[in-house]
Amino acid sequence: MAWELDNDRPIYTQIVERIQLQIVSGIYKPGARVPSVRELAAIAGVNPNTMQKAFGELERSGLIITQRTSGRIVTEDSNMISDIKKQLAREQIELFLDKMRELGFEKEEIISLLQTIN
Amino acid sequence: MAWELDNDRPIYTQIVERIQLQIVSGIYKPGARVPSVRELAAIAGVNPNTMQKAFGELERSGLIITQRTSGRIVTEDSNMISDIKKQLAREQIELFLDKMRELGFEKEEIISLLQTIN
Amino acid sequence: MAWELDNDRPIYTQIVERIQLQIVSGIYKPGARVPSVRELAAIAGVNPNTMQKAFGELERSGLIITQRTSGRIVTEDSNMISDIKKQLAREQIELFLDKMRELGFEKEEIISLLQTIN
Amino acid sequence: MAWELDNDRPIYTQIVERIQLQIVSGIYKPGARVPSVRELAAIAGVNPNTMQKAFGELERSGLIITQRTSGRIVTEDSNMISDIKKQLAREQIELFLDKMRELGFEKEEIISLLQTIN
DNA sequence: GTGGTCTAGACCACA
DNA sequence: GTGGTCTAGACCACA
Repeated sequence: MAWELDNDRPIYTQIVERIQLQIVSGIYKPGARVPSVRELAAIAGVNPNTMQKAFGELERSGLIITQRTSGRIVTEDSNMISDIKKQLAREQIELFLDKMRELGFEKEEIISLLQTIN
Repeated sequence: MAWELDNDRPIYTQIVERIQLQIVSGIYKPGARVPSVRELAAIAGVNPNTMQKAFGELERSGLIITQRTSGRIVTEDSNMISDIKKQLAREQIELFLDKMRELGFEKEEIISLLQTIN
Repeated sequence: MAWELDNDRPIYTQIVERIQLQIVSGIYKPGARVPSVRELAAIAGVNPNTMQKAFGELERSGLIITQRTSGRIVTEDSNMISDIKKQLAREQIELFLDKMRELGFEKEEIISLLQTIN
Repeated sequence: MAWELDNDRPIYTQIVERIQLQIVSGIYKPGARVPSVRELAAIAGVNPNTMQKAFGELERSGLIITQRTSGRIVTEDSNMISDIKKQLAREQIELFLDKMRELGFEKEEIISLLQTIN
């Protein structure tokens, strides 16, 4: 299977997140055409229906626009894209801060650690 | 079951991490006595052998010291504790930075985001 | 195709309704000459026989009068026209009331809603 | 087939509308349990997946709430229900007014007709 | 070819 | 039993 998918969460959810990530990180540009459901299903190694369901989610959120018979494109609303990017970042940050606090670090320490590492 | 354990990784590994966390975060103080294997096994809802194996790991790393007849205590070497704490922190930080970079953020942005959030 | 026709009901029926509508709404005035069957068939994109059949219906109801050599005209009996108009309105109203009652509205509510909307 | 469904529009859409109607018209009360997906699928004579999809829509709109293993209930938010009821009414009214205006009626006439009929 | 819908049927987690 | 997910495969409208 081309895409690494785990069995803990629904496959379509993982696909949604993956494509979301590709959009917010600029791999799929605003307005760019997205491969067809069947194509992506073949690449990911999942059933076309599962890919379809993932796209349904992406469309409901507005990130992807369906063009009836000519496929789908990424939204051209770059504000929306950057909002979602911020939202995803916020989630990562909260998760990270929680774990670090569990380890016994205060926010200031965390920031100074970040500045020294890497 | 008292402790939340998943089935993806060995249970004893998860227990090791959990106790490690309790030590580095100061829930178990340096030199403090640790509950017996049987007691902890009962609390965690695992087989005493599994808990035993976890303690073997913790002893090998030096975090836990066995005292012949009087049970086990947390090491009094607080440098070791703080080293492990730093090590665990470093792992979290790397994971976090990887995810944020995948989202398309540079380190400077990440730090300034951290400062504004929470 | 110039006229929007669906495949669920006979085409000639749909044409009858359409021309009826044009007459009662005053697009074709009483006494006015109606385009020829062939002309209308071409415009509507249907077979002249189908249009012919539609006109048969309209004549039987008296809305359209054939004048031997000079084509067809809309009846000059404006009472008949207004009766048919009322009949069509009544049908629409019943359909509407049924749907609104299905939604759980009483007639009084419906009327006051109509007065506030639009 | 128990439920009258036409082939012009997606079956799941028709099911959504039907259940919506049953909720806003008070056949399914706020907080009441809704039959299971399988049960309703059997009653309606459709595939359980189709019914599932319809419920997905109803849940996204908030009308139906899923309770993990014990089925689904109608929302207890009666304001939401009445909002949707108003919305559905508004749609019916607009459709009706359009048709009546096509017939050549003004709003005042329509209202007085409504008052005399039925 | 492309998206969309639907069926039949399997399997899973949860309680 | 209940909701949820997934696959395999068919068929449709649109252009």
